[in-house]
Amino acid sequence: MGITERKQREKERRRNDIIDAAERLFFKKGYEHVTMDDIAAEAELSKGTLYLYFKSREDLHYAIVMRGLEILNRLIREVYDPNKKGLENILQMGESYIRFFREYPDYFKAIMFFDATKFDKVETESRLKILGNDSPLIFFMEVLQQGQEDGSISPDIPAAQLAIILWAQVSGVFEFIALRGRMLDLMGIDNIELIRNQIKVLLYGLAQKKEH
Amino acid sequence: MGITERKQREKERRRNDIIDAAERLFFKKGYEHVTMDDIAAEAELSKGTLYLYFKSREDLHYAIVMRGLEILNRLIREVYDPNKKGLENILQMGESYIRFFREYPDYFKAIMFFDATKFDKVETESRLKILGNDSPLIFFMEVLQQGQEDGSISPDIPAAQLAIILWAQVSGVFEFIALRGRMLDLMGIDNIELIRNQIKVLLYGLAQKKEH
DNA sequence: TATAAAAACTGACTATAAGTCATATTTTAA
DNA sequence: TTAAAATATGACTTATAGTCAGTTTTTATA
Repeated sequence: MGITERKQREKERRRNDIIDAAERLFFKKGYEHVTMDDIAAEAELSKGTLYLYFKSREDLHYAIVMRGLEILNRLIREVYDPNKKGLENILQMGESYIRFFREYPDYFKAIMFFDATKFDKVETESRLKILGNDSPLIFFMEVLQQGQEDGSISPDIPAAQLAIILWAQVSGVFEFIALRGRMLDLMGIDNIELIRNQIKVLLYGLAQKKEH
Repeated sequence: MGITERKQREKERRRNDIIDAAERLFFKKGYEHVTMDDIAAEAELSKGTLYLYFKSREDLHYAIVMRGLEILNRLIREVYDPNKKGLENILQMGESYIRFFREYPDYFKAIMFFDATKFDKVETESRLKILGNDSPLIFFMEVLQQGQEDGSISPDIPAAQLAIILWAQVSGVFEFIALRGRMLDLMGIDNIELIRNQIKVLLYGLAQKKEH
């Protein structure tokens, strides 16, 4: 008796249809300029129905963030090579991040513009996923740990903290680009060049290496 | 005939009174939970009057951000020592940043929670100040430049880009703390320890230095 | 196949808060 | 003394997120 299963699938599909509709509008018109009524019309459903599937507008936005994080997570994990040293893997992950930024700019913006202060308006279940075992942050931590063990990454700082620092620093630069890209243009600084330079700083730091 | 000047002063004072009122409420109840009517009542003025002095709610929030940036700017500049090397000055500036984070947490949050996507709702004049000559970012740039000239800072990356990278990276970590402090608590990571470790990463990078 | 219960959906309605504007009050200049 | 200018007011307009009583569709049961 597969009726329950079929209904489950249908529910899932409808949920996705709503996310698709929201995504089309958000990506086209920007998060500010899309109302729940717009989304309802685009999804060919009534507004009330949206609230059967999503707790709030933020929850719907967050569903798009989750799609983005899944893509990013996949890109990061698929370049992992257990035969390489930790540092090299981290470098590869940096490349994946850049690729995500270039190839999925809309998802990138969805993640950047999600207002974490409104996390409480997101379904509890979804909230947990971001820190779950398959999150990019956890994977970061594991690879850094390996790097410390194989001697390619400095062991002074606990891997957990290093992972957070890296993640937050990279997010900071991406956010800067997302919000102030116009300013960078005026200064004649190319986005990708800036990101590559950031990776250099991450690896080797600001300090001039002593010659001897 | 000092009437114009007096009126100017009075206007300035009223403007400040409004910012004071908004600040008291924002700092006490959080940005989400304060309405323009609340602020009008706290300032003992009508709501209409607020709009004579501020273009929008965001503009008022931004006025508080400006106060915070001025404090930060002062803290950063007052530790500058022209006799020290660039790298050392950058380190001192890092300490100032930490001090700002500890001593002015409300202003810190005001800056973090200002939504840069809403920059267009801010008075044009105010918008420019943040990139003016006396902004922390410009000062950063100058000190990094000096560090590159005195050989203490790696010359590979143009100072302007280095300044943006540093600024954005540091903001990223502070934002992480502001938004996900709860998560750090759960992981048993102390905020200040995390910031100090970030400074290490900024200076020396992730990579293990080769012994020889 | 008829029917009652459950599930899914609807859209008019409510609540809230930002921003406006015609009017009133206060200050200045002559 | 008074008219013009500057400042202040708060009821009103507008916008939109979220709700809920009622309707339609689907499923289970006799």
